[in-house]
This record gives sequence, structure tokens and C-alpha cells, in this order.
Amino acid sequence: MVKRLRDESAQPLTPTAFYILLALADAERHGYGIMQEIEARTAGRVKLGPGTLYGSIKRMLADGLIVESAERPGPETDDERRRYYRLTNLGRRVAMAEAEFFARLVEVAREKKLLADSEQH
Amino acid sequence: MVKRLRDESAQPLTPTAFYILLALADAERHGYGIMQEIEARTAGRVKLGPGTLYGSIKRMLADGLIVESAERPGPETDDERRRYYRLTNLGRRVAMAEAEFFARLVEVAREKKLLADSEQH
DNA sequence: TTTACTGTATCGTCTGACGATGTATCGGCG
DNA sequence: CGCCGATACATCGTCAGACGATACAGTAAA
Repeated sequence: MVKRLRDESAQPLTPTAFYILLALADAERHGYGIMQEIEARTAGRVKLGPGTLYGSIKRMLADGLIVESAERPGPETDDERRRYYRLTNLGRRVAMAEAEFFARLVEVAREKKLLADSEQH
Repeated sequence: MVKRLRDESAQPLTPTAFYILLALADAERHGYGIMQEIEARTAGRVKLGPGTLYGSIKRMLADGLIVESAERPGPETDDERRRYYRLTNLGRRVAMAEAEFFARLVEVAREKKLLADSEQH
């Protein structure tokens, strides 16, 4: 595997990579599960095809943002085909930096009246 | 000019295109001014080179997201080389839809503890 | 049995990002 | 006045990444 190490101050993070980091932020997931999590969290707006998904996973492994996990769920829910992934420390830091960047963009959008002022979270 | 019409429900909006829409949301700006606005609003994190900037502008004109404006600033501040752009109605709707989408993503990031809870806007 | 879903993976194409380069004007400083 | 950095727009070529198509295979439901 070719290493392409990255640090959290570098911004070139593709939207797809950010979606995947977000999907893995609260739980280990396998490829297909990542796909479903993204689709659910974006209300179907973002759908990753297999090419996009597995291509991105491969790059993110090389970048050290995620790692494959050896842990398996209980045998009654497991599926041998699955490959589980989780965030590395670096992946989490990058995800946090990117989330803050997005939050800042949303603030700008609010200042520029692109969002209703009433939209609190 | 080739038309490639877009509607606000379609999500494929590149980050660069969103930055440009955001830069134009509160004022008409010329190309170089868009570049500076983006750099200022992102604290230097996002810097568009000329290839990215003018390439994106060309596409967004074709997509009907922005139009070139005939209005010029007062002669004392004008520069004949400048070409000014402003959002179309479609461009504004797309920008609002995208901003809401980003706001939703930020909420998810907050739920997943990627952002400090205290970060109010 | 046929369809839909789950699951991973690769390939080829095409779009867009981006630095390099080109051209030209403007303003300030020595 | 000459130089230089910033301003301003534009195109070109390269490369990374997005994405549909395709492949393979097992499972479950209709």
C-alpha cells in the first residue's frame, strides 16, 4: 500500500472523503454500511456508487485516515464478506478540522442571508 | 455558450462552485474580487488559482447560476479590465439549498461529537 | 424463478482542479 | 522614469477523483 500521509491542516479533502469520515465518526462500519449511513444522513441526497465508495476507501487507507478493523460483530449478525473500517486518530482530527471549516462556511451563509436566521440547531 | 441547465434539487455542486456562489451572495463582484473574498472568508484556507476560478465561472455561466452584469462601479474606482458577475435567481436558490445541506451536515457532525457542543453561532 | 438486496471490487470515461504560462494594466517607491 | 508587485482575465495540459458499468456471489422475498 502506498502511503500518502496527510495532516489535518491540509484542506484538500474531497466531499466524498468527508462523508465517509462522518459516517465512521460514531461507529465502525463496513463499506456497504457506510453507503447506507451517508444516504440516510443526507436524506438520499448523496448516494455513493461502488466506484466512488471503494475508490475513496482505498485512498483513505493509504492516507492513514481510516484502518481496517479486526473486530467482528457477534456471529449471529456477522457476514464474512464484510470489511469493517474505523477512524484513525489522524482521521478524527481531520474530520474535526473539516467540520469546523464547514461550520464556519455555514456561518458565512447565514450572514449573507442564505439561511433563515431562525434556523437554530 | 452551451447551456447545461441545472435545478436546485440536483446536488452535484462542486465546492469551488459553492464558494463562488457564497462570494456573490451579498454583492456583485469581478473574478479577482471573488478570489479575494473566498480567501478572506476562509482565512486563507481556500485559495483559487486562475485555472480553477475562470474555469468554474465559465461553467457556472453555462449552468445559469451566474450572469455577467452590465453595471459598473463609479468611474473613479472602475477598472475596464474587470468583468462583474451576480447571482441569478436560480443561482441564489441553488446556493440556499446547498447552504441548508451544509448546515445539516454540520448538525450531524455535532451529533457525532466532532464539534464542541458549546459552539453556538 | 426471478427480482431485489447485500457485499466487495475493478475498469474506463469524463469532469473538474490546478499550476504554468501568457498578456496587459495599475500604483507605488526609489 | 523605471521597476516591481499586485491586479485582472484567459487558456492549456496534466492529473486526481467521481461515477456508472460490469462482475461475482450469496440471501431473502414475491
